[in-house]
Amino acid sequence: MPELPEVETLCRQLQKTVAGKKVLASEIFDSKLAHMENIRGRTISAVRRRGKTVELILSNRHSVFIHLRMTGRLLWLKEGDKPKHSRWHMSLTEGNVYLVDPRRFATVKLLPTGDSAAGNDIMHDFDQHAFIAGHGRRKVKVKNLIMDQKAITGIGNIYACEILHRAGIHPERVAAALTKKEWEKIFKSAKIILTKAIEKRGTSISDWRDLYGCQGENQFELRAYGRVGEQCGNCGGTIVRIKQGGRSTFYCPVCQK
DNA sequence: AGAACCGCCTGCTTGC
DNA sequence: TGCAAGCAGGCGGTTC
Repeated sequence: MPELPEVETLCRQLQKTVAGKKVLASEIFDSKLAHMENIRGRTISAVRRRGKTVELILSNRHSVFIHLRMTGRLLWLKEGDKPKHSRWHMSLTEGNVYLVDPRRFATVKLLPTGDSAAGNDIMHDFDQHAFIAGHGRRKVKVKNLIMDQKAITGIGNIYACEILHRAGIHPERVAAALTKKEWEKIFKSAKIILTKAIEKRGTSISDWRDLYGCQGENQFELRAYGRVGEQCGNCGGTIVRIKQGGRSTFYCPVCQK
């Protein structure tokens, strides 16, 4: 599922491939997206990431905000047939961008540029002190908190597990019980894990593919997520899996305190 | 108010 | 083999 590294990968590729190009046609294939305006005739001036959202900045002070949710993908095709599960499509001067999404959770919106709140992005403008002041006394479990997009943007289930594993923090700890040092460890781990995942162009555990349909390589870097029953690379303990709020959490009960 | 839970969706895996 | 149930989970909305 696309989290920060996957969306960052897409945005960088889109910036190279579609920025400066004119939209010749746009087309909706799914009635759930019927509200989406036709952006024919607009030019994409730039592409940037907002948390897990792709923002295509148009030349008319509006942006297309694409959120891929679980199974959404953006695919660049020079020619050929519409891929299966296509839900929306843009035709550009040298090719096409398809929004492909089997489970139909993805959203596409046209809003004035700058309307979507920025901030709290661990890779850009994250304010540790503000985070601790604002959330450090909450009673939520730390894993749920770092996946809360209002607190920090970009972290989903896979990277939350990896970050806490690297930081040596038990996912069921309550936020209020963490020390400042432990928070700093989490933020530092988050930067390392996410930077690496961007370098590896994302985690292709199930259906993640980049703009050109290629798999990422970060699945080979995972040390906790999906590794139940395997040995922990830090301490030799055994990775276990629990449920937190309906989601699977993977961690090492020996070295995550 | 803050935390937990539900529903949206469909393809794939598991079990009988 | 075939069918049904279970599972995956981000996020907005609802409930506790």
